[in-house]
Amino acid sequence: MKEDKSFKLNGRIWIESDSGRLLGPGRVELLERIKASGSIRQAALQMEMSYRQAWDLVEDMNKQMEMPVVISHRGGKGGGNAIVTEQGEKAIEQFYILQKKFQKFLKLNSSKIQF
Amino acid sequence: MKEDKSFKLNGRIWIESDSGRLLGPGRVELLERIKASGSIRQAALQMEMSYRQAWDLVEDMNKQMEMPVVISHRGGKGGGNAIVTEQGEKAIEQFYILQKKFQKFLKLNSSKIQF
DNA sequence: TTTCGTTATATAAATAAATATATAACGAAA
DNA sequence: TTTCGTTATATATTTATTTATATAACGAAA
Repeated sequence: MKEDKSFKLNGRIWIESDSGRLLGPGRVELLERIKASGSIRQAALQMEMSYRQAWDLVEDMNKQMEMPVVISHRGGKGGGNAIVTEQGEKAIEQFYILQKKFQKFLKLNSSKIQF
Repeated sequence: MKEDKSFKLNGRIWIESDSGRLLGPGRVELLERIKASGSIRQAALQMEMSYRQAWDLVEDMNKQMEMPVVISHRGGKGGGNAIVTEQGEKAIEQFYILQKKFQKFLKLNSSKIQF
């Protein structure tokens, strides 16, 4: 018996403002890694992206929020550091709630995609 | 009184198989324009994409389906033509149903995104 | 005051993606 | 059998995106 080719629904969500994209899965992961490592550079390394890109993303997020999601310092012990603000943590949490709902949506609607 | 910056949820869905992406908003629009014009080239022009890209997308879709979504002919009256198969029409329809549900999901969850 | 590793920033290089260009194949109709 | 505009395909060019490289600024701690 021939096995039917199977299709599934997939997708991606993000939070945006008038100034563009604010938070998607990638940015959330970046924030979490910054939080865990205390460093933009280390977070970038872990995600195998350039420091430049990570820094740009952080700056873009900070510019869109009234309060920054990450505050960074240079110099001092360790050369510098970056911390995720309470604002940032709230953003991460909010996105996860939405992401979880979206996963449910995908799962629910993936069944019985047939042509 | 200071107006709060407002955020909304946005996103994108697509249907995929093991061989990759099958159908998203762009591909669906392409199929519709092929259906309306009877021509891959005209559809590409309307969407301001290169014929090459449109053709590649059509081929990719056809390869993933057991039955093609578009059948094309070259030569003859008009130089050739392309038609969307019943299979293709079903695919369009299915995607629209999902897309509509997704729009509802986005709207429902966009309210009260606040940090 | 020297060292350290990071932040911040600019610029160059490399890679990827899209577009442009060219050309053969095609077959109905004149 | 000539013409026509499209499909099909390869290759070159352009554009966009990403990464690499370099360097200044920084400030706590030794």
